[in-house]
Amino acid sequence: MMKRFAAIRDEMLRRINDGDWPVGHELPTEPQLAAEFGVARGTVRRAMDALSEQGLVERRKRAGTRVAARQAHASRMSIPIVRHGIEARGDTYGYRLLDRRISKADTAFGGPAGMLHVECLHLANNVPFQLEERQISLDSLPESAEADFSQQSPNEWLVSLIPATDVETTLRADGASDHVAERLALSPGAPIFVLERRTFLNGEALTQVRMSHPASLFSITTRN
Amino acid sequence: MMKRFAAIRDEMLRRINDGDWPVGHELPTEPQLAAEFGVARGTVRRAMDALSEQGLVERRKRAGTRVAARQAHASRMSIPIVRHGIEARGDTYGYRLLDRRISKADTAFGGPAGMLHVECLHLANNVPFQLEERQISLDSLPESAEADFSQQSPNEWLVSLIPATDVETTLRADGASDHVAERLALSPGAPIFVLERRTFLNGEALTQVRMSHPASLFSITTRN
DNA sequence: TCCCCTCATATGTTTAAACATATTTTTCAT
DNA sequence: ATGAAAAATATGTTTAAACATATGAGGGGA
Repeated sequence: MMKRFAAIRDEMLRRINDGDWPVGHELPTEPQLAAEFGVARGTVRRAMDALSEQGLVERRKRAGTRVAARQAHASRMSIPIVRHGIEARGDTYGYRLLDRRISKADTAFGGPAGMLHVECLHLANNVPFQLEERQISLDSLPESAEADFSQQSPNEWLVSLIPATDVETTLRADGASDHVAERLALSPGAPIFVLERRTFLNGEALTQVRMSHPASLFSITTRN
Repeated sequence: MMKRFAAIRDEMLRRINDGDWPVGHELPTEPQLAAEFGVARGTVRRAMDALSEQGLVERRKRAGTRVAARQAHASRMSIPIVRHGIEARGDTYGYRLLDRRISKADTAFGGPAGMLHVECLHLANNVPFQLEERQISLDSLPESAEADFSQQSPNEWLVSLIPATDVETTLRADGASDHVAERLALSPGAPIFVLERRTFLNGEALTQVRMSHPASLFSITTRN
């Protein structure tokens, strides 16, 4: 037995898709729809919240609800921890710490205590899969200076205690620099998939990372 | 004045992040939390729904709610219609239809009526920005055979009437093939960012598209 | 005509109560 | 001890009612 709010959501979805409610159309108010479907206002509201969440309608107090112009394809993207992703495919995971050093405050990212730079390599079946170049703010995470990254990657270490409030992720393609090419055993200029992430806690920078993958070994797929 | 459900959500978030509620920990029941925070069960429930939506907790009837192991970074990604993206940056949008042909059923994608293949180029400031290679199922969308794609891209034409229920999107990097390199005015092997999307209505294939961009011109950024 | 104030109203938040549903736990017969 | 039936219980859905809040609409004065 389908939940009533789901049935109402789907019926409204149908009206939008079939053009009964074209883009820009103002839908009936919540009390009107509640009367039409014979349910309480709260049930209609839950259905409308789902459509609003999906970006199909726009709601404003007093102004009502209108069918939104779909101007973007939105979907939920999931980026697994690199070790889990590799093991989930049945491959053997390998890890190597390449470099670790501390620099005094230099860039815009981070504060006066300086940054911890860590560079490490994740391998799948002994083939380089991801080069992780990470910077950690020693102002926000001073305990990272004591952490031993020779066995556990900063990625996993951070996830276990990360109190992030804001995360900014950028996906892009690039040609491998000489440095990256050497680390990933590619020729310079070879296509790589780059994932950059910056993490903040209440506006304060915690860590930023660039993860570079050989293009042939990496892709992201989302459904819905 | 912060909404109460938001304050409760943030307090629970804090308990998870600070380790008061470690991974695997079973949280108090809704009535218990309602009593603790001095609100109705529905308000606690709304806060917990938000955490559940975010994947921070897992809920099961009768079994209760526990802190989930964060095994992936999930975030919402938005891919704008290419023309809007270009115009939003203040650049001049250009469009050219390169090829259009119909093939009888050949691939796994599509049905017996065959496929419409459309190839077109999107330009930003007269520089090739995206090569769109699209296939449309003539079984599901026979009216596409009549559409004139010389002025409007299939992308935009489809968005205006798309009743999709399922969308699968793949992001990857690649080296430009000879064909793509020529279309995008790159040298063969140059890094490109590829976006592939397949769209279904109730399990029936509607359209699939490969969108290739020069790596230097394209990236996707998400916040949260 | 134009601007500001007031009022109306659609959405947003919260409460309380009842019932549904999926599982776990307990009971009890074998 | 074992397994099936019964009870217990945490989450899930729905209702109804009250109040909060943003903002569109209309009226009045300069």
